[in-house]
Amino acid sequence: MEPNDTIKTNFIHQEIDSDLNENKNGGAVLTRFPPEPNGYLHIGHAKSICLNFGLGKYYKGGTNLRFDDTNPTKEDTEYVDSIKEDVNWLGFEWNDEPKFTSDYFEQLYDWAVILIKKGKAYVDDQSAEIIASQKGTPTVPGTESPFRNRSVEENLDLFERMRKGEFQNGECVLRAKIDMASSNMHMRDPLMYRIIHANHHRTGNDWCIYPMYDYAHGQGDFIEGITHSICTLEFEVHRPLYEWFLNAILDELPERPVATPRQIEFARLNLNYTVMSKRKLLQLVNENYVAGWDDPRMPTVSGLRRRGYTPESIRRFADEIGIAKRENIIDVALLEHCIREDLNKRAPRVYAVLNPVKVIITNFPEGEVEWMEAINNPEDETMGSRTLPFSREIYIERDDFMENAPRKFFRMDVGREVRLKNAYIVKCEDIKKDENGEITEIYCTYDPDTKSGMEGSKRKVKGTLHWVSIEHSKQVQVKQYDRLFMDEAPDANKEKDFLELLNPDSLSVVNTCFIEPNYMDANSKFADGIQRFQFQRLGYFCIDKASKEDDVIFNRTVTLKDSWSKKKK
RNA sequence: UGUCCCAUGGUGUAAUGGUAACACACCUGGUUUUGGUCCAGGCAUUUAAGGUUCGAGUCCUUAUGGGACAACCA
Repeated sequence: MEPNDTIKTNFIHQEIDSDLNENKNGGAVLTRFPPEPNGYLHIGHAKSICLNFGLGKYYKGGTNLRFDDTNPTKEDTEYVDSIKEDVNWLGFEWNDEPKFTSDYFEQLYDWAVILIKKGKAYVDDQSAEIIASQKGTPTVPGTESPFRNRSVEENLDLFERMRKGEFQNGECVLRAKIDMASSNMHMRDPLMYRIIHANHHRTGNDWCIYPMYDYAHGQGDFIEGITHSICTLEFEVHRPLYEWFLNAILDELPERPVATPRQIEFARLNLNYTVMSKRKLLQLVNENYVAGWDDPRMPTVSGLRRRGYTPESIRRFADEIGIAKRENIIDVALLEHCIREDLNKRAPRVYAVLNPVKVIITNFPEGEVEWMEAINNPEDETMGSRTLPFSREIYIERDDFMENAPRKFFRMDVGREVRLKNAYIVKCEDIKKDENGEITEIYCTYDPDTKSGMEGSKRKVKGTLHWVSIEHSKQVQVKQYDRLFMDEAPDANKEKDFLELLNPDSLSVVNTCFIEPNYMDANSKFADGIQRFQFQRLGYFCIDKASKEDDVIFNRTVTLKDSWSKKKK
């Protein structure tokens, strides 16, 4: 599926259509994705990326990637690089070169000077605490700063000296002069600039004053010619300020430009059993609860990638969940559905046994090997087939044998026949146990007339098992992942810290996995270079990037749907 | 005791004043050399009360419930 093969209509489409009908912005549509480079992208960002790039493509204007880098203390090029990689991997390309808000610092400074000259901004010498206390509360109006009515000349001089570095962090700020009694807290003389003596990842030490988000974002949109500036719901109350700054600058332009941006908000993604806040994800990484930003249990784009998710499945998910203004909590089962659906069609099937028990086929000649043909993917015959070796001693899954099994158990038991997929029908004759009662060997006989494809193989037997030839199999490591949190809403739990809700069994490492020797011949071709497989009857797995030639590690992406284990409960 | 936003099945999303639909989840049954896939079916929905209208999930009013907003973060 190409990005946006399917377009679901949503309210933002309708808003854009209506702008287009009024011939706003000269008929242009340009969107942007504006992350702050202070962390890795997660599935919530992926929703926004699919939305913005989807709209950009649909309306043929494209999408800018802009790094909102106005806070040097939190930002880093490591994040810039990972964000670019993730956006590309998801299948999107931005217009031209990536943009940076820091590219606009000079322009923003010039506009701030204009606002000062018009009496719309002033330098405030008070501390953060005092300014905060003068803000009032949502129900009590604020009080005006004693510095609010400084002369234009004094403000100009002070602002210039702020830029020159004559003041320490926190000594003064530039504020917009709006309305300290506004019912919208953001309009109570918001800060435009603060002093930060720190190294910026791009501008180094060129600046020691940095614009705040509210002053920078809309202007950045305007400079780039963005027509629709789409963000999440919490910025709704910022919109009047977004428009105030924009209009204040537009008023000073010789003529009104053709395109002016408009902010539209939508509800962010929440997933159950998942934390999505950057702060918490950072904490999981820093305090080593996970192995890094790309730990396969993380909801980050890089984590999902390493887990084995495909870009197509994530785009499909974004499409499925839709866009609206209502708060939502999406069931992770939907994300799992999307990856199963994709991998079912595209992942080659191979044989691997995770928890082996030895089976000896007593009437199969010792030392003989028979090569069985196996279809790589029953959903896609163009993926071809390969051969796998069958011999006297094989492994099957320990769970596939049960002594004195109930009728509904369609697997192996003494005296019962089962089919070994792509091989023969076998009958269990006996078992051997150790002193603890644990089964060590299972003895079967096979029926030579029931090889797959033969007339005799048409006999109906209840169960079909996967298997590997012990002698030929390769041993690999498998990492099985479960949800990181046990609580359905780890972000919202008020009694317990989210760390207390971590699932202690979210990772289990299996070192006893035996896989057929020819699995690399099974035609696992994914555009991103990641090798993904279905381990027959078990789930979808991919080769971890830390694998070495003689030390292969598989990550379990997701299990197959399993109506049998549900039934057992 | 403010301002703003939101309210459709278990979860999401659609229906643009004219038959409340789609997906996921869950439950049956069928097919199957994966207890997968696939196929057929089932379950279950407009927060409430008024109003406008021939007709309201949709427009208006009120109520109720939920959310956002008082970082020198974005």
